[in-house]
Amino acid sequence: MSPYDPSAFPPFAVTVDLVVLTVRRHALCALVVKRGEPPFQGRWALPGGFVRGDEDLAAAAARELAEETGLCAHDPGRPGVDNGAHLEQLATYGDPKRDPRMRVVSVAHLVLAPDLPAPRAGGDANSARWAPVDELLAAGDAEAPGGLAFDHAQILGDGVERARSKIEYSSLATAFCPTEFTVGELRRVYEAVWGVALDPRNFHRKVTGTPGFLVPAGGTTTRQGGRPAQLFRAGGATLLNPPMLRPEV
Amino acid sequence: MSPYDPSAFPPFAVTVDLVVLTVRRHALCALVVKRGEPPFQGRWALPGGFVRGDEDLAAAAARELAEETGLCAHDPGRPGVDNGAHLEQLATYGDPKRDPRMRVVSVAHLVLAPDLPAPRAGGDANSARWAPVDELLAAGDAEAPGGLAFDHAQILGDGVERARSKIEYSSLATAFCPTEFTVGELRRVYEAVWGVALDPRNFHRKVTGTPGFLVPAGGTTTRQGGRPAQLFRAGGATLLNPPMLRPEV
DNA sequence: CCAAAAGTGTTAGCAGTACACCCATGG
DNA sequence: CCATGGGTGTACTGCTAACACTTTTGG
Repeated sequence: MSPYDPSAFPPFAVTVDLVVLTVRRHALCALVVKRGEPPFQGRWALPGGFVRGDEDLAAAAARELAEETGLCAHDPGRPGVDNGAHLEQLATYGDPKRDPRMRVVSVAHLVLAPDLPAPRAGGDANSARWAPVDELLAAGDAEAPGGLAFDHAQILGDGVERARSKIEYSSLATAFCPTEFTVGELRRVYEAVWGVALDPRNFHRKVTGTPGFLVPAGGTTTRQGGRPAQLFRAGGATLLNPPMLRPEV
Repeated sequence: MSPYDPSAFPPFAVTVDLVVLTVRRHALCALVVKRGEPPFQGRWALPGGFVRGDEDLAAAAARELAEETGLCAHDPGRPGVDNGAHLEQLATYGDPKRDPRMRVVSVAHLVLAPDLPAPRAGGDANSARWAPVDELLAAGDAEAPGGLAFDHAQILGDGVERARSKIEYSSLATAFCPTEFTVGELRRVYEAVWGVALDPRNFHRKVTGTPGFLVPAGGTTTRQGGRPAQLFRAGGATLLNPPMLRPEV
């Protein structure tokens, strides 16, 4: 009963699926692509693809992300290019029946990205879109007519929940913002991800008072109207202490 | 570029590895087994094995756990038997070089178990043991002479870190205790997992004051010496609000 | 001037820390 | 009687929620 007998093992396909989240028009949105072939032809699904034979899981996720969006992800585990997007492993889904054709184990990854000009799916313009996660999750799973393909509704739900909890105790919310942003813009990110309203005064005090969370970028902007707001960049801190508190309600 | 072309995919082996943690003699310990064959013959490794062709990932982890320890795990996702042990997916490790023989993707799972009489490894008595995680992690990775095989030091470290953070905001620490336990025993679990000393008075107030964390079991015990202590069972609550606070230092 | 958004000040209340103190048992 | 661990009371402190108020722009 050796745990590793390389001669006899069942054949698996291993894929990566991506939950790519961004905040657009004050709503948390996910990237979905339209399937061009069965099963679930014409249905929306999470972007993803096979892991290559000589490729690490995180590398496969970063490659798929670049192919689908042009984004260059920053993997905290692999210091290198950082174009603002955050990438981390989410969970692995391996129900024997999750793909009707064969045994596919999918390692889902979570990507948090700033608002992008427009999605591009390998040149095919209208086969990819940003959709509010509320709509996607309300549409149900693959059993429902308009639901996401495969178990992608489950994966998306897990990714959204991860994002909602992680911005509480980490500085990850800044990954949804452009390089320079205002406190108000950061607050609208929290409000969109959590779906709540936050007190602007207390929020301002809290984020500017947490050491390492934000560093002043020097300028100001009035792009939100009203009094000019200071511009900030993400600071070096990754863990927030004390954490941001999500209102109960 | 379909993300799912079942005709051409690289062949992967998929395994589950288990980080089984318990608290013994005031120390956080992990279950390790001695490898009987190359590579890393004679080295200690995490228990694990291949996922069968028709088996879910969680089912494979529960099966391996039962084979190695006789424990019947409770998977929150699959309501059923609950013998105290907690099982959850940890993370997936897929470096192309993590197994020198072939491409193996391992879905690691985390198990939190109460202190057990003795480990049993499929009848082979001295090929499995509980080892303090401090010793295992101090021994280094597979490059070091006494380190765990493969990337299991990394996996163990991730599992320990997960356990340390999860007992902050969930009631999972009770998974380390027998069915009935005292507040002092629960406190010693926190102290062992975090490696800190906690104020017994404040701890008592905190856990008994958090609704749903503990329910009185009725009796008392003096097995720790001193004044008899009330016995409790784990309550229904899974998330603690407010959380337990891990001292900084 | 008015609306809108950015910031600052103030207060009440709550939760955590530290520690004095009492309780109930075994030896 | 004393050591040991269980359990309660209390003062102090820091964080948060709530909200009044001032600042600086655009229209």
